[in-house]
Amino acid sequence: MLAALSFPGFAGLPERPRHRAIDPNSLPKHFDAAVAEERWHAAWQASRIYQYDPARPRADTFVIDTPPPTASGSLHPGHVFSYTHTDLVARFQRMTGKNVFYPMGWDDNGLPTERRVQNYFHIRCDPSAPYEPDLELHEASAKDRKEPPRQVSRPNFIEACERVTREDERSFKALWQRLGLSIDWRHEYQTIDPRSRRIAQYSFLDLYAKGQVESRYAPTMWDVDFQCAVAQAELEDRERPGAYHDIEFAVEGGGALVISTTRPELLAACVGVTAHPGDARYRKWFGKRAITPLFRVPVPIFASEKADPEKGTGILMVCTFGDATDVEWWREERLALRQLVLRNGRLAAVEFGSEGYESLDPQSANRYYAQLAGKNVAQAQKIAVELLRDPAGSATGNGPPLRGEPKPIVHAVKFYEKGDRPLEFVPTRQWFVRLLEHREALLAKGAEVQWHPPHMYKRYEDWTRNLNSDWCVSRQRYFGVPIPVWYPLDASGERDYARPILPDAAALPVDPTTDVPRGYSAEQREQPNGFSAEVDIFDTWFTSSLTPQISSHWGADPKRHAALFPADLRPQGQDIIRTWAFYTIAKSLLHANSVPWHHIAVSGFITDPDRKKMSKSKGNVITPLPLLDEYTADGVRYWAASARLGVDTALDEKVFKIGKRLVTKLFNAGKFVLAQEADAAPITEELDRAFAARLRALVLRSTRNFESFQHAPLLQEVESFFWTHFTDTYLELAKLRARSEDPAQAGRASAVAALRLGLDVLLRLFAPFLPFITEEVWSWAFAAEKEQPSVHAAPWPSEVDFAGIADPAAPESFDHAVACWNAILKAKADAEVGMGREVERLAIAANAKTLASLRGVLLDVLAAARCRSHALAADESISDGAFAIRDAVFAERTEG
RNA sequence: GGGCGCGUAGCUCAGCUGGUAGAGCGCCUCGCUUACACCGAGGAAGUCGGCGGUUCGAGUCCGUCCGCGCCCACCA
Repeated sequence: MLAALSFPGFAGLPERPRHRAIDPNSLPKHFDAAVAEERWHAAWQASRIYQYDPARPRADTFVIDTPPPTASGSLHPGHVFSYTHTDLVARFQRMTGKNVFYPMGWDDNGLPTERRVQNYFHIRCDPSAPYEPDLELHEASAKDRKEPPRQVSRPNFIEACERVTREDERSFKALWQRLGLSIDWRHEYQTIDPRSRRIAQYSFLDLYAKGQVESRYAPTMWDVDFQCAVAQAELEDRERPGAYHDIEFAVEGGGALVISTTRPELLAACVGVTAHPGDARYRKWFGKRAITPLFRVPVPIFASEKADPEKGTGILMVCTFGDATDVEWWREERLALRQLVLRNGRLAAVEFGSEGYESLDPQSANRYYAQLAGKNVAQAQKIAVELLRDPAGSATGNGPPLRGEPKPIVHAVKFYEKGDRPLEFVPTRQWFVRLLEHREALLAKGAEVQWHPPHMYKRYEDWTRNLNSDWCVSRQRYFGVPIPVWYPLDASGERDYARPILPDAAALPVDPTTDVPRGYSAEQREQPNGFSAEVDIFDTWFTSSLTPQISSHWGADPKRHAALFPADLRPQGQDIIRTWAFYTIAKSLLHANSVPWHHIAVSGFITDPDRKKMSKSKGNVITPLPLLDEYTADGVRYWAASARLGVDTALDEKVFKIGKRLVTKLFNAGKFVLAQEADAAPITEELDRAFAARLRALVLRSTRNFESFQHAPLLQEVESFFWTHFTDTYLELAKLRARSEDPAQAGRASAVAALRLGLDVLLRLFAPFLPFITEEVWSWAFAAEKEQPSVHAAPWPSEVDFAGIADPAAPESFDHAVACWNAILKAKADAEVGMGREVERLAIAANAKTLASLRGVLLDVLAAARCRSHALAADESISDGAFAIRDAVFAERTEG
């Protein structure tokens, strides 16, 4: 590829340091990105340039806490977008000499994977089923799907999950590699792998020892389809149609009141009635008991500040449990518990007249309730409304308990973000991490982190301030990290929840359903006086909130942990500030009273061209692979890099096109510059020095921008410089001098040196953004010349590159050269002659000051404009820096 | 209802600490000038969302309103 001497006139010169030219004919006419991408990917993997060196000190290290993508999610342009942002920083830091730690993990445990596996194989997990070692699963056919899903054991189910996630991870990895992410693949992990399991369980042991995690039996937000507890962070409000139902209650001792409810199906679960203490309409009833219609249950009437006199009728029924406020009233007023909604979302079979279900007319109550028992909430609501139309059900004798018709409304209802039916509050035993009592510390630690852009901290702050419950970390699922706990069983086989048995840290990871706690034998499992395993698993965030510690091998390798924790940078999406960022900060606070990282860079999300957020649920997601095919990896990265952090960005193919065009331009400019040959000599000519001075200023600004995570303005500036100061101007102005075949041309070597400096520095400035094309051009000459095979291991441009280059004699000479040249081109355009047409003669008019600073660059301007002769005319009426072209005479068009 | 962000040429966006509007794409005109026609030169195009205010001067600061997006809260 290195053609030794392409200019025969120089062949006999003695040995001197030379800028060797390449033979442009040895390069393809057009840049073939697909070939280059494959070649450089292979070269990078074979080299060690992306590898973290544990021997180097912490101060030289830059640690990235890479987001582990949800492996079972589909490839999304948003991935390409935000992961490119991270790679920009990684590549920049590496070029500044940092020892970059850039791992990749896969978040494979959790509900998304389970759902995908259930659908793909058409199976369900039955924890009681025995393991089938030879079970072969295959993708379910349409015919299979007509049958009920196959029940498989928990280990079989987990195997199926692992199989599917392995495949998903392969496609993600292929995408990352295609994009050119400079990941050190030796640090790949899965949140379900043994190391992550160990660290998650180790975290639990540490929290337990510190008294920060405990199990509680309490009403918990519950998804009735997944039959699983849900944390506050996973809630989502959805607008749903509903209706106010006005229902008349009797008051014990005489009187009637009408409550308004959207959940008439919970009437049987009513345990109280409340109104605002200042509400004159109801003040007289406080302390008495109300009698529910249909079921004739007496319930206390009490005053509560939380009741809003403006809403409904101002008085409402408290049920176990209609919503979060019901839970508060139930606790504060020590109301009865009548839990009717079961874990599966159906109403329990209960007997009025029995303990806890007193009724003034049990027989009638049971007759009504019989129609509701076993029904799901939606069905029960319809039936309840009909029952309430029965005058015989009235508690007062005033006719049907339902007063008037239901009044339709639209209201927000809490859903599990991945769920299909509204959440219910169901009393269950769950593990909680204490967070509420650490609110102030969480705010302080969050503020210690530098947020990019800064206003993203506000989201964290709002979330933390509004936190209303501790973190429920137990999940009634299968594919995840087991909670490492057993419970002793007493003589009657009851679990003693107060004295859980924890494993030794050295034994981790454990699966309590198969491992046996110390001091017990396997035969004692589920036996009286034996032990019983916790079957729940952790919330997936419990593990992924430990990604910095997973990478640092916390608890296993103290030296490595000290070197990698806390990390420098957490890149992530704005949608998971309340989960991933929040929980990670919480874990680092509770475990180490530390921040998990010093910086957090929050990317915006991707919208479709109609400005709608691109998301799976909206069905407007496109796969990024065709974009890579069409616009090249560098072109796609260009699009991602041109968006500032935190800014939502439209998927606009025009921007990809610009990126691809830039790649082509770099290819061609590189080809031209490196085809020029000359002695290696200092940069001496005025124009060359003026260009170098401009370039130097660009370098200094670029470094500042990158250090403050401002990659988008940086790219814009470098690109604009490349185009307007390099290819369109300097390169054209210096071209003839650089190509001069006269060995005595003193400026030739200076021009070639400056062109090479320009290309060299610009390649390095572009390298984080466009790793493939920059590496390609770098490889043609600089790799050998600088004995640095990869531009990505080359130093980030700095003052060093400009050492020994004198400042231009006139600070404005570069601008004046360009302005004068453009003025001549404009004269040609006005005369409608081609830009290449020779100029017989012309007069350049400008004020004396401008003409003076043009002097040093005049010959280059005249050569570029193809002027054979010229005159200078001082004209003080022309403003500084402007030129007028007069008396231009153009040569006749010549052939050839 | 609260918070955050945004509203600049047809489109996508840039405009730092206030000083008389910028880029690319698209459009129109011209040009094959041996790095590049995946190019170059030139041109048309904006009352910087509206209204007030501060200032000698505001896209840039303050207030207010309108529109868009996102987050949170509303669940009787």
